[in-house]
Amino acid sequence: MKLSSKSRYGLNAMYHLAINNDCLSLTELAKHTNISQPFLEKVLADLKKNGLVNATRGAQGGYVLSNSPENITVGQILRTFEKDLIVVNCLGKSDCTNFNCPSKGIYRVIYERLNNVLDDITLQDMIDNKGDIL
Amino acid sequence: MKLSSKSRYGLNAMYHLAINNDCLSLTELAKHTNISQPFLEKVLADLKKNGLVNATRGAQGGYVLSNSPENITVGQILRTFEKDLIVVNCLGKSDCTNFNCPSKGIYRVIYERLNNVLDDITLQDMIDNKGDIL
DNA sequence: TTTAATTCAGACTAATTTTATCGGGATTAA
DNA sequence: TTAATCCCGATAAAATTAGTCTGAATTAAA
Repeated sequence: MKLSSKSRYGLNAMYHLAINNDCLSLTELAKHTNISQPFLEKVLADLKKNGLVNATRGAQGGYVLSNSPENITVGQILRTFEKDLIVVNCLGKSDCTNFNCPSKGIYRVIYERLNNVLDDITLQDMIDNKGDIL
Repeated sequence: MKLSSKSRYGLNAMYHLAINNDCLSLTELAKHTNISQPFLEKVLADLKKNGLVNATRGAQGGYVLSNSPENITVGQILRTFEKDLIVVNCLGKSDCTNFNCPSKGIYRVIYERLNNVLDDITLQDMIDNKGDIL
């Protein structure tokens, strides 16, 4: 349950897009974040597909945040890469017939609480580095 | 960031040890949980190494909880198997020199809050299935 | 209209982790 | 002594993660 590289890279990329507050090309972002260009490209593709960044092609193109930093949460970013964020496989499946599945209700509670934590922290919080005072 | 099989199996095993409130052999536990005996054995070895169960060898031996269900948390069980529970790799390492590491403080906050959530739920809560009312 | 700078799409590979299985050794109650 | 156990390490298959590479599509600007 360690964060995958994609998740860390995704947070890193979003963070740099936020503090630059401008359109950045893949090349520029790769320099800022020290991530290899080909891999970062896939990370950005995921972020785009998930609606967190917009891209413009062609010369002078690049990536921008689709929203202001205070309206983008860490949870949104992580769910882009960690599709099954701490969900047990049967959660939400009405066809789970596992008699022994312990306390499905508790799994749901864990799931919701963890997501609440992640959705309570925004990109803007990361910029403000609120961690130092909390 | 989906729970690994080991984590689910571990929770399942702990749950069944709790509701049986008795010493159960590997064979018995495997039947109760529908987990293959050889794999469950490794799960129990991890739980034992982490001090969450006690084992007695020899005939009539088996596994018991090392503590009462209200004193064992979901967090303790999950940390047995997910060593790096949502930690970014640099967290806590004083030698992390990544200049671009965004907002380490926020990572620490996320880490602490997630663990707080998991440590706020006990095995007894799973038995009581509090999920249904929360 | 050409060109250079870009994103986009997908195949491919390598490394790592997860998920197991198996066999035999150590321990202990009966 | 014996049968029932836990304990330990080697091994292997499967899945996932991490990363590369090539080329096509798009677009601003010369």
